Amino acid sequence: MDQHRLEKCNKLREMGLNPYVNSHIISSPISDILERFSKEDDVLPENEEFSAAGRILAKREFGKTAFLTIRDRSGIIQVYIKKALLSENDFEVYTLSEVGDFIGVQGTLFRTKTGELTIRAFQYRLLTKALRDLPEKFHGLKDVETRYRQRYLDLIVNNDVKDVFIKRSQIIKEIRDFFTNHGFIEVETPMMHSLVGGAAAKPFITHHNALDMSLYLRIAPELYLKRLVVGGIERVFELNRNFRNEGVDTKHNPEFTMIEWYMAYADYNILMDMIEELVTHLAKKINNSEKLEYGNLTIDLTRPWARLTMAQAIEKYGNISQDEISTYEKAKQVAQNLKITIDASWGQGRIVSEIFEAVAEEKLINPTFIIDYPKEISPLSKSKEDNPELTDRFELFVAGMELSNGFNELNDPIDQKERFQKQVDSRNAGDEEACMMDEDYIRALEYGLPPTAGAGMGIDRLVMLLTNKQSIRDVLLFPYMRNIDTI
RNA sequence: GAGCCGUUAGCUCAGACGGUAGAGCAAUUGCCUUUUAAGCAAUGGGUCAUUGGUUCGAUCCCAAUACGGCUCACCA
Repeated sequence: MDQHRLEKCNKLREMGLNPYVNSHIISSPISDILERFSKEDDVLPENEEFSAAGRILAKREFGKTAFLTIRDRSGIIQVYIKKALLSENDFEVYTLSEVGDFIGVQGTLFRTKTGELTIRAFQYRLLTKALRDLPEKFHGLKDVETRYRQRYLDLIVNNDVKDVFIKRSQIIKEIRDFFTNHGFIEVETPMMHSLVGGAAAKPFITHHNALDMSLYLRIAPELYLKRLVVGGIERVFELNRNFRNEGVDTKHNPEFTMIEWYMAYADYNILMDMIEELVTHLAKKINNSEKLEYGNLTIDLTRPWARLTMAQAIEKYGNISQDEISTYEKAKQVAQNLKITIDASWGQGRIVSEIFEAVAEEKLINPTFIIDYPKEISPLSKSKEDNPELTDRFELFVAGMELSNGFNELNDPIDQKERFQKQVDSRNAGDEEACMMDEDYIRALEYGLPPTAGAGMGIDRLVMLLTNKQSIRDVLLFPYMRNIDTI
């Protein structure tokens, strides 16, 4: 807290004024005034008074006059203060207000000699006193730690930050509209699970006191959403948070937002088509282009997008033939040549996927669907009819980043139970990311899940792409930060 | 979890063979009736992240810690 501000605050109180007024209703935002008189030769009404309220961003004083810049949610306008035009009391209040405070003014309009539309204040009210100085007006707030920890300051001072979050809001609205228009129902399923499932990740663990039981923050909503398809909600989506107890970096935050959707009587090819349609629609809506500038990359979203099997991608980007990874021993040899550390529990499928990640993933700049994932790493996907070791599954990569994952849903309860059992075995062998046996989910499948395809898409990463941000922290209002003791 | 780098005034940044620091903006006080990074003058403001060590003396060298950034690992 700044002493000089506190003193001014106290002076206002001594004058009998509340530095934190209970109410100040404003009928129209600043943008209304700006739009009504947008042209320099618009005639300004001499006797009509206009009101505006906002935070003082700048103050330029000249003895008995001053110019203030104030901002509300809609825009910025200049206010002209002249001692002779205000009551003695209002001018005194003006002298006690400073950059950062919220004020309300009323007065007539005029243009300065540079043509700037300005309110000539006849009434001046201080609405909220700020007790801390704002960061510097010209350089703004650059320190990334402060920007993330005190996002409110970042938003006050750095204008483009708000734009990112406005875009994020638009993107999410468009996604909801897209699925709703395709006949999908939005639902909310539990965030606290008694079993870990639906993805491979370490969970956060919490405890329910009254019931004296451990609960896990969900790592994915998948198994609940498919129960809903069993129940007849054949097109369903959830757009909400997942929690994974993993590392933090520019592409990972412990809590992140995903959309998952499930569609009966569709298959993974249809989902890939939907994703192409959705993402190109978003790019046009948000950026008015099917080309994205992302860092020093240009990403071309023009349809159709490339679709490669995992083996084809390894061949194309790693120059490793499909024969070279066709058996466990051969694949192991290739992986060793690539200096991949192989765990004894891995089968051929896992090794091949590691090879893919090593040689191809980061090279997938334009959107590319990788299909035919190994069954070994796809415990919830349907096997391919012509090759039971592979699954009807895709992942979408853009700018070297995994954006989406989808597949034909395994709906054979007997097969699913066997795959869960394998997960349980891995878990007992020490794999903290393996799923648990979910007997109720098996029971649901026993009642019958129609042929269904489902997918998930990372909303934060999608927003990163569409707003040209290289760190997930720049698209999260309050990214995860370590606790600090002192303020 | 590992490696490298960083942490100096409210903000943005300088700086010092090791002899306890400076600018601009912000603030305070003057002057100023059309400025817009307003101007001019003066003033105040710092445990140089924290804790140890080396030294006559450390903000500077060394170590540890905290927090952050980048890279790596982890993230089917």
